[in-house]
Amino acid sequence: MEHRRIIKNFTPGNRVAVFLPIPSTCKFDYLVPAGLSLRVGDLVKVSFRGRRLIGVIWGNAVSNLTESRLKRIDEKIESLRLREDQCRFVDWVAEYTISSPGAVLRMVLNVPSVFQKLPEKTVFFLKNINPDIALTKTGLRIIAILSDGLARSGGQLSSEAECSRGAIKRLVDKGIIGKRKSVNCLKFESPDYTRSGFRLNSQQECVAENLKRNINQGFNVTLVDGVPGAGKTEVYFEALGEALKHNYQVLVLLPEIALGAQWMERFQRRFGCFPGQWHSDVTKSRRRDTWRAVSHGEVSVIVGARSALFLPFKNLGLIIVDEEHEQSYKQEDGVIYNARDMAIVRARLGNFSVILVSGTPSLETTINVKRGRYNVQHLRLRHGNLLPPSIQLVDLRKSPPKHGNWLSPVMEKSLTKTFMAREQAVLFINRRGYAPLTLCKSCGYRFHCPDCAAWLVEHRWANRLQCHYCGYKIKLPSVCPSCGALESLTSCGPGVERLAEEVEERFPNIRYIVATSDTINSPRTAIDLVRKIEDYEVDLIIGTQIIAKGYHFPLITFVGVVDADLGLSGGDLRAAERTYQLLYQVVGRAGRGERSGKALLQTYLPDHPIMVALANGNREEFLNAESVSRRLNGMPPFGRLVSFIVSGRDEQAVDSTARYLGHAAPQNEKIRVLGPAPAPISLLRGRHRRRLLLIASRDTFVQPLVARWFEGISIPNKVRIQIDVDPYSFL
DNA sequence: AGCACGCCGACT
DNA sequence: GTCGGCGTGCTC
Repeated sequence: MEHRRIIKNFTPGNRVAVFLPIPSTCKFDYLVPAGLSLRVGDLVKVSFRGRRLIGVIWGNAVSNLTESRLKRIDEKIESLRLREDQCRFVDWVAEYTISSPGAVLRMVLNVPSVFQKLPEKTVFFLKNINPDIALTKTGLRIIAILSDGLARSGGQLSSEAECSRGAIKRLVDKGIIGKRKSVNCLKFESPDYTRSGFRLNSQQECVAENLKRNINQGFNVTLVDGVPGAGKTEVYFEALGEALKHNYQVLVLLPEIALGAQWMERFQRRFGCFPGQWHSDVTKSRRRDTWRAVSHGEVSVIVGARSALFLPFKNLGLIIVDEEHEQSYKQEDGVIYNARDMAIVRARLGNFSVILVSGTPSLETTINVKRGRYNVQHLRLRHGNLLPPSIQLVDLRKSPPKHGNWLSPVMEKSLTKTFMAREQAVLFINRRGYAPLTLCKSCGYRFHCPDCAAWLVEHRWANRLQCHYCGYKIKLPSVCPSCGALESLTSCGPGVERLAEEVEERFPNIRYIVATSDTINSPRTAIDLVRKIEDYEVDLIIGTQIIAKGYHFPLITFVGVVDADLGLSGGDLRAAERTYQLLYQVVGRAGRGERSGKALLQTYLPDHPIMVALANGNREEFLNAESVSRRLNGMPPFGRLVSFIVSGRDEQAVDSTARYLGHAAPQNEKIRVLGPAPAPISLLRGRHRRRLLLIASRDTFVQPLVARWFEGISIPNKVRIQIDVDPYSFL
């Protein structure tokens, strides 16, 4: 389909709808004043109830108010605007996710002080060199630095020239250096796509060529399906370079961007500079500068978390979604959306390409490939023709660990062998803290969160009990709060800390590091972790899923999964798929360098299809089985789901609202509504939660259906309903 | 969002 | 009698 944009100009006297960043769902009409010509996406200042607000020109007027009741637009903000496809994207996301357009627009515009005048700073520059004036060594150094013609701030200059501020001032007084006010704005370097890339093997070369061919060809989606270590990043860098050659901006979405240090380095090696970044760790002023640079087209590559999708790109021409299957692409509060799916919508509206990248593509994507909606490119060879890791199951029923321990004898033996060979190992257990549950031996009391229906997790190293849902924490008590018994508290189940304890006992001379979101919580700690592993300062990494992400460590040759069954409990729709993906990714950490790798999975369910598929390296088989079971149950991607969480502090009000919604629910041969039922976490942060689930056939437009259902149902003030279209987890 | 209007309880 | 609680409604 051709996407021709209808550019309409609004001229003086026209009425236009202006979108304001307020929770109201309606647009407000204004008159275009004399001397202004406006387009959809222009940012304007308007008076609204005595306040001055920034709004966006959204389209034709929507009200039928008489002209005398309309106000005039005050002014247009020059140089910053949203593209029309961006505006349509906001509307589309709002409609699809059943949330207010205002909330979606806020994701685009809620950048601190982008619309304020940029703060001014004094900068110094080289004015004229007077040969009559003698210069000191320091003076010469300062001049040498400024001789590139660029201005620098006082602080920057004094640190670069290693001089005092006084030395700079003396040169200013002599008239050699000039001083002026300048807006302090971050400048981005341009990636150099003409540099020669990484050496690719013939298969990689072929995939890269295919990806490059799709750039600038309108909307298309390609999945790059490659085993871990096959060089997916290097390959999509070629497509990225091709998009830059066509003068496009490129967006790369990464899950867990805080751990993207290795990625940034690779980018820098390929393109000679760092890309723009967009994630929660970016400072306020850097966000402001990045937002403006994106809008002006002054930064060509942005690497970011899911929220980067809402940046006001001037000429976006490619989105790459790395680790496409990652569930962290799903935004779980506020406007609930899946960044991978919305990236595809963004590309369709903007008429450009998307590249999805994964070693374990999601079932949704796999099915879209089968249906012919997406292209697919395979990378089946590991770099340097390395063999995939050999995966063995450890049947915990036959080979159990000693009482109170978690590592089976087989696991211990493999670890010993790895350490003896002076290689590195990973122990994976997807549980933070010391133990997931603490109870009293004498009275049976269990510690639980006062605000959530969840156990408190023991964090022994921090001497605390902690709720992983709301962050509630207390000091680790020494007596039972219920019966007062001393020394009666016992920890049930393993966490990373407890595993570390066992490792210390069993391998006292081993250097290990624990990697969880508690210890790796900033780019700084992530870089440090990577360095320690690369420099062989540790023999063993004990970690949660944080270590499953696409790192590359040549010395790691063994991966032990302590509890492979952990993700399978709980009635989650995607539990199987997620467990498979996670384990596959973790196991893929083994043997990425010169040495081949080995992985052991401890399980009580060695006959489970997931375990069998992992051990045989047979992904197709697993996907087929999973696909058949989803089809039978009408589950995604063969059916549509919308989940509703009714929540509030007043349990009665929550209950009756949920029940009322259940009664009024549409039911026919294509639509079923299940519930209400208590949500899996029936109490969260002091709010009671009930869940309803709508299951519809794939051809159903669920949004208007939900709108009709909710029409005329009055929801009490204190009860909130969270609507999740295409839910991932049911917590 | 922010602000006005309005309808009920506990104060000088 | 009024001060102030916050539920409701409106803004072009």
